[in-house]
Amino acid sequence: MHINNITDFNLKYTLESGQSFRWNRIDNTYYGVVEGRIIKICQENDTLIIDSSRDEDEITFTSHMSHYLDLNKDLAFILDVVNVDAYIDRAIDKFRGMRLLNQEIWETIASFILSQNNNIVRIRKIIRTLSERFGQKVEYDGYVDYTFPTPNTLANAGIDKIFECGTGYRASYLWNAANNIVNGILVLDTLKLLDYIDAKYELMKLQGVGEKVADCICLFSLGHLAALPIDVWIKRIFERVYLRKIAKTREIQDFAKQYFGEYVGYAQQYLFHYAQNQTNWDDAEHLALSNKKRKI
DNA sequence: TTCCAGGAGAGAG
DNA sequence: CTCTCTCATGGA
Repeated sequence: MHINNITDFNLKYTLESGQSFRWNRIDNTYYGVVEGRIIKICQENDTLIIDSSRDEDEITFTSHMSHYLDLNKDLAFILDVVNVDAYIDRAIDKFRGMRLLNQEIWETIASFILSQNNNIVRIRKIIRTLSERFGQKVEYDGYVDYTFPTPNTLANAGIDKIFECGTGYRASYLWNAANNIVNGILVLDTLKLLDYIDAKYELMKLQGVGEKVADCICLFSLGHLAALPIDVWIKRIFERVYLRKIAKTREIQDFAKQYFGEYVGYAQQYLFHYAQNQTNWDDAEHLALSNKKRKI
């Protein structure tokens, strides 16, 4: 299947931006598991070539993948809204085309429970191990992977078996989350209908889910673009570049929301990735003061 | 050896 | 409410 004439989309930036842990690149082609089947994606300029290990209706498949990759949104407009100073302008210029995925809710909840106090390489490894042990094997085009285990499977597996996959102390958090879904304490279909704030606080009822993880789930799965996950990097950016002082999470949230607006989640994604290559903080401060559109 | 990784919970004050 | 300490694990 082909999606032609795509604009403002970069597959590499989108799939390698720390929001999904399930994609593997072989040459210029990405393989991953989405909703139980292997998806193979390759970008050639303004065309996406997408294949599935499953035989599926082309129109439905195209629609599904467009939603997953967030292609239905007007990214140029969103980036224009958040592009309020010379600093984020550079971030946007460098990573233009990076989009926020709309990932499966349960896998996203589980993945970001596992992400706390952890690094991306290890998170990927743990998720791979969990899937190998408790998921189902899927294969396509010589690529082998495993579906992400269902809440029911993990609930039945027990904490010890989850722990054996290398989750560390997060095993009980994951097991509890699985049980809450199996027991109907957390209803995923209902969660999807809630607005950002309600969804965030519903998620925070889970053990091991605080503000940051809840915001990741809201942003990378539920499409709430006002969500702002504050990790060490985002905190550092706002303290050093924008606020110029040590600040609490609440203070950063309030400032960022009024400064970048309703699409602050997109702003965050670009700043996060730009900052990781950014070493000159003095220069960053200077650029941030060059407001293009607003005065704070 | 110590520190850190897309943090959160428990306990003390 | 805020501050601190701790929680597995592996790579730097």
